[in-house]
Amino acid sequence: MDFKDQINIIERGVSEIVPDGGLAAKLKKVSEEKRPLIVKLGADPSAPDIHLGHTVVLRKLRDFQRCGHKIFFLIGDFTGMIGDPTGKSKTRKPLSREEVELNAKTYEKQIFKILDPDKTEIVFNSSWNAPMRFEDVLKLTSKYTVAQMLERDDFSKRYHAGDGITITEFLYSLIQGYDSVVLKADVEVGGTDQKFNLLVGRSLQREYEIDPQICLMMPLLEGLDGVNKMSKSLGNYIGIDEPPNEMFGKVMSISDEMIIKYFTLLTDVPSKDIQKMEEDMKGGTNPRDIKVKLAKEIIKTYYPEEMAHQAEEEFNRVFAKKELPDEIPEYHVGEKEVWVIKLLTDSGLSTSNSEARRLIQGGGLYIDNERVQDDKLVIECRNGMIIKAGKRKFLKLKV
RNA sequence: GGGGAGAUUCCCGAGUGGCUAAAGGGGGCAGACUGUAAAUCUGUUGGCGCAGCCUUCGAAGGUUCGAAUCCUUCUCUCCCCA
Repeated sequence: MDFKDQINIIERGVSEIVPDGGLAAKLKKVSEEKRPLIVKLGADPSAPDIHLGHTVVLRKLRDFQRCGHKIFFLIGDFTGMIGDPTGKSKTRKPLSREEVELNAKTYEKQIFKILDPDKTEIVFNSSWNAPMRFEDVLKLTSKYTVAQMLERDDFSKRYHAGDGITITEFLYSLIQGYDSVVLKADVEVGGTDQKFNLLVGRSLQREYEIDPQICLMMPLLEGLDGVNKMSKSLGNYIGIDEPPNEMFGKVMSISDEMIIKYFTLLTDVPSKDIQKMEEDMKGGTNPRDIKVKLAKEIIKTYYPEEMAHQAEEEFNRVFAKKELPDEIPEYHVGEKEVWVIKLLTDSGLSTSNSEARRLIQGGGLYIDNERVQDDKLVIECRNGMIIKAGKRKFLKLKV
């Protein structure tokens, strides 16, 4: 593949490349050396459940693989075992060897839904960090200055605001950067929030007389709320392991403004087609229809295409036509007569009686398509009775 | 080593003796509307078979008819000076 094609593929969706135009030079260099690019990605060992936000970067790695390059998927288990104090959040509890290994397995299973295993090598930074002697660490710390550290916006703000910064936090950046030295990375990929760390890697490589890596930053993907970065802790994510129906619904719940960004970062739809959709929407095409396309494209990357269609049908049935879903979980009731509130709580539709009461008072409970408004109601259960709590929770009773 | 600030419900953040299950915002949930689990608007947001009761304001004690609010001790966070 010639450089131009490679660059086109690689630059899609990218937020920034440092240095500007450095990619072409690197490509030229490695092709002269008759070897693939070594592309590094550092992963947090404590969050092994991958969601679409993570896939933005993974898909970029896959782009590199399609151009014939090699990926080092680095699991930062060394840092993980110490416990990462990043930011203001309380120190995370250190991960044990077993946990790290378990998480690594999960990673493997999930990343290969996107990456090509033949061109991927999973490495652990503990394998070279753990044996380091204190003097090695000192040598490393001598390569970077406090002033350089304070260039990082986050550090600088916290420093001037008088918030604490631990030395460990400084060291984390160095450790990550040192990984690039060890791997002799040509390119490091990361989110825009990782820019500083990636640049540290670049500087350190220069200090250790290695040709400095290209830093390639991908935009952060906003989650379902359209505002915050997609993350598990905020609950605004779409997990890569989620069933198609769930994915479909969640994609449909993103705000209209996010559609184009999701297309660019999460699908293989060609850029010119995406542009056309953007124009269509401006021209009055219903964003809903474009979003349906998006949802199907995303599902297609993780499941057979057929399931994407099924998810669409299901969605239309349940939400557009307000009919019943295809499959409704069954709940076995012990007695014939049950107080509604108890039923809701026991079956898990609500977490407490009070919540169940609120649901009823808010008009969100339907039994056999009839709204229930009496929270004292005692139901006479029949086989096949349908309980609908809110928009998307259904239950079929079994006596 | 010395001095100071603070810890409130899922989160942020008001509240300095009763009217406080605790303002406001965020988030969540529900309803209406719709083109969708978009947007917007409205309601709701500790628990309990709930016109009542019980438990919450870092922890433990104490003062008081009555405490998130006052006192004592403790734990933890942060800042300033050295």
